[in-house]
Amino acid sequence: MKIGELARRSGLTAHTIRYYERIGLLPYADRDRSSRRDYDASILTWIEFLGRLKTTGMPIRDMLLYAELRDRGSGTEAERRALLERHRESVRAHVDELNACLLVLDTKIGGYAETEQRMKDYDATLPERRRKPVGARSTRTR
Amino acid sequence: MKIGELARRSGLTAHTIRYYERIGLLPYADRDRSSRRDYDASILTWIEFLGRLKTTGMPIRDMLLYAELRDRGSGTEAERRALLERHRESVRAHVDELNACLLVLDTKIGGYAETEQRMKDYDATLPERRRKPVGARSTRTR
DNA sequence: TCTTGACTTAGAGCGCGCTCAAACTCGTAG
DNA sequence: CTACGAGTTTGAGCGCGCTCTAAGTCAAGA
Repeated sequence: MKIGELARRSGLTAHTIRYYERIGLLPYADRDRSSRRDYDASILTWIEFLGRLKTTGMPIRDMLLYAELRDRGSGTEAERRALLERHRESVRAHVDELNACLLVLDTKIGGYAETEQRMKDYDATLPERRRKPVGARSTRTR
Repeated sequence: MKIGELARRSGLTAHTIRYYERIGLLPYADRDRSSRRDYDASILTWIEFLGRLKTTGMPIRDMLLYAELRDRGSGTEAERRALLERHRESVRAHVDELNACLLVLDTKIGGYAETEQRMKDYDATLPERRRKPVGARSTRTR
């Protein structure tokens, strides 16, 4: 698979794929005889996983650390696991924080809802003027 | 309250507070006769709210939009509410995404746990060599 | 043969959100 | 009186994660 297809299939741009390779987040890809990158479909699994780390806010430098451990292969499992576990905890903490913020947001939005309700209540006390357009006996009442 | 104290109480740095004022996220603060910012405690509420927006990933440009609506005062409530509701939805979506990633992370970590378990099982089949240090009859057994 | 377009490289540039530096002014304690 | 510490301004610089440019190579189709 060429870089263009990988881009399409991974959701990254070709630019980003090259950038990731440059910094070591993706392995140095095999090239065909005209120096073009030729990918195996298995790279998609790795990119997808990197995407999850990214989504969950892991900085690239930590992904790099993980990638390096992975490259070093067996004997690094405990360290990789520890890294992921630390990350998992930070994600959990962040989710909790977000949920707390959501509550505040709900309250705030509720406040605006009340304001709007008060406005409606107030509107409801207004004289006919505001209701005029609704008018009965209009020739356009269907 | 001077900027130093506000910094301490808000968790922002004085630099950041000035920066926020410069870009319009914080109102132009009253100055004392020697041009120093003098804050009312009420600013803390606003800073805290901005913090929640920030925590939940709202870009500064959107906070600015909200801040401007707020400055314009009444008549902008519906728009402010809509802005917060849109944001709330995006936060909820993000939380869902994070939770999905957490599941993947759990699986991945579980994979490492199994590897380690297999290693332990393997270790358990090893001859005494590995158990030696536990040895009874040691002179140092208290 | 010529053109097209997908690819290559090294390196510059960008948007974001700060963060800091330089040079200055004050008010107060010793 | 002087030294200190906390403040002021404008503007430059930084770390992150891309994103794009320029100039070139190559293979396949008209």
